[in-house]
Amino acid sequence: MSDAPPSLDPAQLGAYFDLIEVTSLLRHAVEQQLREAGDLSYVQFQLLARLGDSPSGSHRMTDLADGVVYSRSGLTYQVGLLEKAGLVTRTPSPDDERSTTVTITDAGRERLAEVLPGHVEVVGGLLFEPLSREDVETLAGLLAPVREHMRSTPPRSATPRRRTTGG
Amino acid sequence: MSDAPPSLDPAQLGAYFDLIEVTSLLRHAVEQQLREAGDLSYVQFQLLARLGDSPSGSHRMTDLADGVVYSRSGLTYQVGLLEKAGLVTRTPSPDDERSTTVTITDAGRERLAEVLPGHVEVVGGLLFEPLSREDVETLAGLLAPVREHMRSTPPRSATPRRRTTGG
DNA sequence: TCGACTTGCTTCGAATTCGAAGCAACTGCG
DNA sequence: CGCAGTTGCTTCGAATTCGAAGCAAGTCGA
Repeated sequence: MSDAPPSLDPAQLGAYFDLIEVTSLLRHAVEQQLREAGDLSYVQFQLLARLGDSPSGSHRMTDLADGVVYSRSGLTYQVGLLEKAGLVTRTPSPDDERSTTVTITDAGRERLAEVLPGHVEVVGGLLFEPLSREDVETLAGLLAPVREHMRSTPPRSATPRRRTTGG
Repeated sequence: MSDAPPSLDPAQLGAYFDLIEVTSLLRHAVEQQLREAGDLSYVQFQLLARLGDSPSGSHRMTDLADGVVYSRSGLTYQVGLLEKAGLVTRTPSPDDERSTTVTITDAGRERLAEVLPGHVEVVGGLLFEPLSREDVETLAGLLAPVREHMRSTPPRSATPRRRTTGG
């Protein structure tokens, strides 16, 4: 015994639950909009957006996967779909023969442009509607260090040892 | 031509991206911990937690689905797994013959107790580590109204009409 | 009471997801 | 050069997800 009660503060719990619920609801809404406006899944949209944002319009597979927090195999699948739809191309990297460079096509940019206004509208209407400009800046200021912290924390070292011999 | 650029502020974009990335990373980490500690998926854990939190230890299917932001059919599947594992029971509701009441069992509570400390540890270590107590309260204060707003906003009315008549 | 509509859950099929395993290309060290 | 280990991507199988369709029970108005 003697372990401190393992629960989080009420404020922490509230923040945690709200975070989960807010992003779940937001994700659902966004997914629906993307599906209707341009027949894209959220992942596909994220990939296109990331590629469109890049100066060269291209990224390596692994960087894409890390960027959107996605499994390698899942990425292969989704990029395959995007390629089949003509929205991206896959070319072997000149440097590393095993590396694949994914590049957004003009059609991809067009599609992105088609869905983007609606996307922005949904995010603005759902997430930012109840927040003042100042609130948004505060929120961004809170989340940025968390993101950095998570990025720099190894995925599983956080579970050092769990045993509840309990008896 | 002529349409105002539909993008969000830099601050909004940053907050939005960070929100997505933070929750994605958090979810992955939590899922891994739950899998290792008690062979539960995140949804299953959320369901057990919600049931365990309830005074009666039970909820209707629909309320559970709404609570965790999940599809009805997916819930049927997951509750089926939980039932097969002996962590919950399903009984027809006395009032509404068509309603199913899901109740957590003692084994369910035990399992919940097994994974909870590790869960709290992961969430605390990843999400709250870089945040002061004050930060957490601020965050909770920002997210709560957003959650309320999202709850009260009908899922699809936000997409009044998607058409880019464009020409 | 009857009939249309709604509500609550499940079944079904298709799509998506992940991790493990496999394969090819690189890197380091002798 | 040649071998062990790493890295990058894909293939594979199993599990999970969703929406549509189906079915039973409940509700409302005439």
